[in-house]
Parts: sequence; C-alpha cells; structure tokens
Amino acid sequence: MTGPAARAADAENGEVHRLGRPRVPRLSLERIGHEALAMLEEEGTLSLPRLAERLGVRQSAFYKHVSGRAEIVELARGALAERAPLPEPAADFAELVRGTFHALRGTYQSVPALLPLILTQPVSNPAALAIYDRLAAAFGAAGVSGHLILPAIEAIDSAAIGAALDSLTIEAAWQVPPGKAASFPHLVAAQEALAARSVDRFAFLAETLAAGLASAASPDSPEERLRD
Amino acid sequence: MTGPAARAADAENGEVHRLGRPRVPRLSLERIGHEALAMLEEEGTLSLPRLAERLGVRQSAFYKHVSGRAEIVELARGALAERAPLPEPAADFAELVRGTFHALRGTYQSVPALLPLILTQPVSNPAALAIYDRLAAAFGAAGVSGHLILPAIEAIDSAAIGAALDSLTIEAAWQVPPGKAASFPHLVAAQEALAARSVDRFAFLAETLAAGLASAASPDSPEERLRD
DNA sequence: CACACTAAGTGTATGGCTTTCACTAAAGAG
DNA sequence: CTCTTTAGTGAAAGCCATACACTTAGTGTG
Repeated sequence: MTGPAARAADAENGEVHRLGRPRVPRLSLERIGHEALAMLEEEGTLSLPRLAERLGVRQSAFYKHVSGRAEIVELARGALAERAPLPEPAADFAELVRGTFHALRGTYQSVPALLPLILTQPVSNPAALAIYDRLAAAFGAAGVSGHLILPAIEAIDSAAIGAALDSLTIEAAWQVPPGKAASFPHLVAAQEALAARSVDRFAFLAETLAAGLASAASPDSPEERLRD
Repeated sequence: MTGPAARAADAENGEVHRLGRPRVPRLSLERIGHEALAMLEEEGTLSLPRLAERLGVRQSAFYKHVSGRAEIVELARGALAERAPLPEPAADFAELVRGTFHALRGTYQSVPALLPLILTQPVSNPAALAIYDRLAAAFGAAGVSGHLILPAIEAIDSAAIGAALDSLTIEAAWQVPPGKAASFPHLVAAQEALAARSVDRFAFLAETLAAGLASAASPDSPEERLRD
C-alpha cells in the first residue's frame, strides 16, 4: 500500500515533511526571532533560506507568520531585548548613565551583526519597547525632566551602538594603507599613542556620557536649575 | 559597406557602445565614487546594475577598476569626505567639539542611506582618512593628550552617525503599536513631553559631548591635570 | 455531523542582486 | 611592428527575498 500517505513513514528521521498543515506547528514568532538571533551570532548574517534550513522548514513558510525580512529582523531585536539586563537602581545620576551605557553596549556587542539591520528601522517590538520604557522610568525617577528623557536615552544608545560596531570593523576603525602613513601623520600618531596606553575606550565613553548628561540633562545641572 | 565597424555609427546618440576598449575611458575611481554617492542621495540604495546604467556601462565593467561592492562603498565615502567642511579653528575646546559634531552630522545627514553601508567597514579611503587626520591635528593642538585623541573623535563620530541615522528611521525611533500605548506608559509620556517642547536634539547632543569631553579629555579636566 | 473556512505548511517561479569569465578592440611598450 | 596590457561587452552562475497556487489539518456553525 504505497500512496501519498506513506511518504511520511518513508522518512526515518522526522526532518522530511510532507505537504499540508503539520499536526504540530513548526514555526512561531518566538522561534523565528530566537533562531534569527542565534544565526546572526553564529554565522554573522541573516539569510532566509539558511534560517529556514535551521528551522526545518521551507523559506516560503515564513510568510505565513511575518510580512517579510524586516519583521524577522524586528523579532531578532525582541529576542535580544529579552536577554538585556534591566537598568539597575543607581545611587546617583552619573551611576545610572554609566550602568545604562554598559548594559546596552554589552547587549549590542553580543550580536554585532544585528546592528546594521536594526539601525535602519524603528523599534516596534514589544520586548524592545519595554526596555526603553523601563529606561524612561528610571531616568524620570532620577529627576530628568520629561522632554529630555528621550534625548538622553538616545545619546546613550547611539554611543553604545557605536562602541559595539567597532567589533565589526575588523581590528581598527581606520586602516591607513601601508606606505601611506606619512600622508596622515596626526592620525597615525594618535593611533600609536592610543595603542601604547591601551585606554579602556568603553570606560572613557561612559565617563564622557556621565559628565555630559550630568551637565545637560541632570536635575542638578545649571541649565535645568534655571527653570525653577 | 556594412560591417562590424558600422555598429558605432548606427547609434546616433553616444549611449550605445560597441565591443572592445573604448577610445576614451568611461570609468574611473573618481567617477564611480561620485556617481555612487549621487545614487545613494537620489535613490536611497546602491545597486551595481543601476549604477552601471547611470554611468552608461555594463555592470561587469566595474571589476576592471574595483574589487567589489565594498570598494565602491569606500569610494562613495571618499566622495562624501571631499565635501565635508574642514574643522574650523575654534576659540575653546567646547567650541571645537560642537563644531566638529555639527560638521560631521551635517555631512552624514546629507546621505543617510550611505551610513549602514560604511558602518561595517573600516575607513581606508584617503580623502576620508585626511578628514580624520585633520581632526586629530585639531584636537592635538587643542591640548588633548595623544592617547585620548581618537577616543574623543570616535565619540563625536558615533554621536553624529546616531543623529543622522534618525533620518532613516521614519518619523520616530520608537513606534509604539496603536492601542498598546498603555503597556509603555513612561516611554509614551516621554515622547509626548518631547513633542510638546520640540527640543533641538542636535544642540542637546552637541552640549552633552562638549561638556562630557571637556570633563574626560580636555587639558583643563581634573583627570588630565592629575598627570602633571 | 457535514461542510465551509481558516491556518500552516510545501513546491515552484520570478526578478533582483553580486561576481566571474571568456571574448574583443584600443593603447602603449620595446 | 609586434606583443602585452587595458577597458570595455556579453553571458552565465549562484545567491537572495518574495508571491502564489496547492495541500492538508484544525475550527466554527447550522
């Protein structure tokens, strides 16, 4: 009795699937997002054919769940947001800024290949929005006045992304072609001075943000006190 | 007398080209870079078939001049660097930071579609390196100690890119789905507070950087004075 | 409880992309 | 003058994202 119904039994492993709706679903928004993030971590790129392969599914199956590639990227952002550490309650404003910066930077840096993809589309994933909502709450509680909360968060976010992006730029952000060092003396000198000292660039950025935002956005700043 | 040689004469306009090496070259690194930049400005994407069309050439012709897409992107970065304003001699350190930030931000913002492309590859184009070389010179002349010059420039660069990227993220960086506003109360409140005040976010970022770098990198900063 | 409808897959096709390579004709070197 | 190099064309290969017809399983309704 060999008919279409025998096709499923022919596959010893459960990896070859027959036509029609499966008895248990193989895809879900959750699974797509998590696997997309895993793929970006392991392979450094997001290709739908490859992602379908990882999920044991054909590429066209995605379109029953999402509208296209951009939505899958957004799901990956959500999966990343789920593992981001919460902003900790901080003693003072500068500490809040430092903590936020390092939390975001560490999160981004674990999947640098995702950054170019999410930079070009707005945040709509609920899990990601929840992160920013908690950050807004924390900065509000720290006394930052309403209209400066988002500018402050964006400043930290941009800096964190910039720091994490350097992991993508192989080795150095500036690659002076061999033999042309003489054409860019100040740049090369600065590179050498930096290499000799091995500055902790992340700490430097965190300090810059803490001091800058303390001056421009904190409730103790001169500008803000003028309002009272 | 109709032979292969007549093919060129058949084309009234000079846009249909025959086989073999042309009498005057149609491509050059300069032309490729400038047209790639123009295409990114006008069409928002960089596709080699479309770029070839704009240049009156077949796509395979590029590979006689460059090694691939990445190098064309780098040429576009060079073309953008050529039109970047020089860092002006500034009265004080804060003014130098503000001027640098606004110069970079304005330059990036004129071609936001280029940003995702250049973020992932190191700067190797000479014209672009020259910009950073001049910046390094200016910051050195302002008294920033050698090992902090590049971290300071990178901080400003990241902030400028982040600010320019917002032009790509249509409307708002955070798109709370309609009806879900109640789930993210702090975020929504912060958005409304920002909209009500219409803060100049660029000026805010510039001030944050100026104050932050003055504290972390300027020769007058407490940390730097400790070294003397 | 039959039957229409919806949901979640497969299979196939299309049009885009980047890159490669054999070929051609002009320019330039010895 | 001949040989090599150079700057193009043309065709093809191998990716990619997306659309759509088809198949099968679950679900709601009279």
